[in-house]
Amino acid sequence: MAHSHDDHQHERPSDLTRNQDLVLQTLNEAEQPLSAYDILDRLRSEGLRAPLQVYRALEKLIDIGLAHRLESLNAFVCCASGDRHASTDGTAAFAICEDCGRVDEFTDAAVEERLADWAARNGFTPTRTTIELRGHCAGCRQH
Amino acid sequence: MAHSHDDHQHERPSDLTRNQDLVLQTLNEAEQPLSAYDILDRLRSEGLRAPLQVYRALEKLIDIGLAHRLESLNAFVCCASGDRHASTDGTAAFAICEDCGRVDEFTDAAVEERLADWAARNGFTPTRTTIELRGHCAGCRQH
DNA sequence: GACGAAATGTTATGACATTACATTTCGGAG
DNA sequence: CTCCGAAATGTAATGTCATAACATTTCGTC
Repeated sequence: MAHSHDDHQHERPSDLTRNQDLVLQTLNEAEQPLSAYDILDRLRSEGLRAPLQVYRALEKLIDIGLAHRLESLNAFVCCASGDRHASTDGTAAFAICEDCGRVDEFTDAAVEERLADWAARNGFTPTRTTIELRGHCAGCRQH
Repeated sequence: MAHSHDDHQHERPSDLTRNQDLVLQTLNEAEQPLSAYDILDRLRSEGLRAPLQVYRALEKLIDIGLAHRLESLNAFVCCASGDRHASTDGTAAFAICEDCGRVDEFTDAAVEERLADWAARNGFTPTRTTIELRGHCAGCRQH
């Protein structure tokens, strides 16, 4: 895999703006994915008032790889590693428990390779890949 | 009133109800994914009036494997094969062109196996899997 | 014909996301 | 330091997607 290291932006969480930082902290403290409105509700005490304030912060956090959007939930989580490189390099996959709400993020090189193969064979240029498993986690396995 | 009801064949799309059949036809005729409201607009001339009529039909069509929901678009497509067995068996993946809107459905046994492996190793029981590639198709590739 | 399951019709509401515009913050070039 | 532009912010209004709740009808089966 030939991945260039052309992005040497050493943006630290400390470069984040106030709103971005508040949103990231909220995601970090949450044990479940949060919708933008969930986040907004938790940040009203900090002065946030409108959905757009949250969406704009989320957009930036996702851009720099500190957060992910879960398409099948319309909700957001922070990146598992806390390291933005982990998510910019590879395609993250998510296992989402429908009982407890827990989300596990993982990557699988073989999966990425097979999808890249299909794309190459079909002349498709992917820009963003979503892989989400909905189901029941080990802890919630039951009846 | 075209209430044509076939005799005693139980395995054909003809067991679909009127609304289900209308929605399926609309998806078949479309060259792009349609939102539920897109579908509704195209079926007002047939008497449909409320979103729920469309959502209920879609739910059934997805259940029996004749249609798919694209999570990253909040939109729907008909199953590529037109054969309900194709989609109930495997996990479909989708390549979605952001320029022309075209969607290619495909499956990859190796991808499914790797995801199943991860699930097995982590005690996760998947019920539904979403794989969507956003990008640019061969026809829309630039320079 | 009676019954229950499924589908339907309709209204209202909830949940998620963006457009548009005015203003402020902040770092770099002159 | 001052000017400038890019980025971020604040706010209101609106647009888009989806479901709850309830009444009614259809249809297969007994």
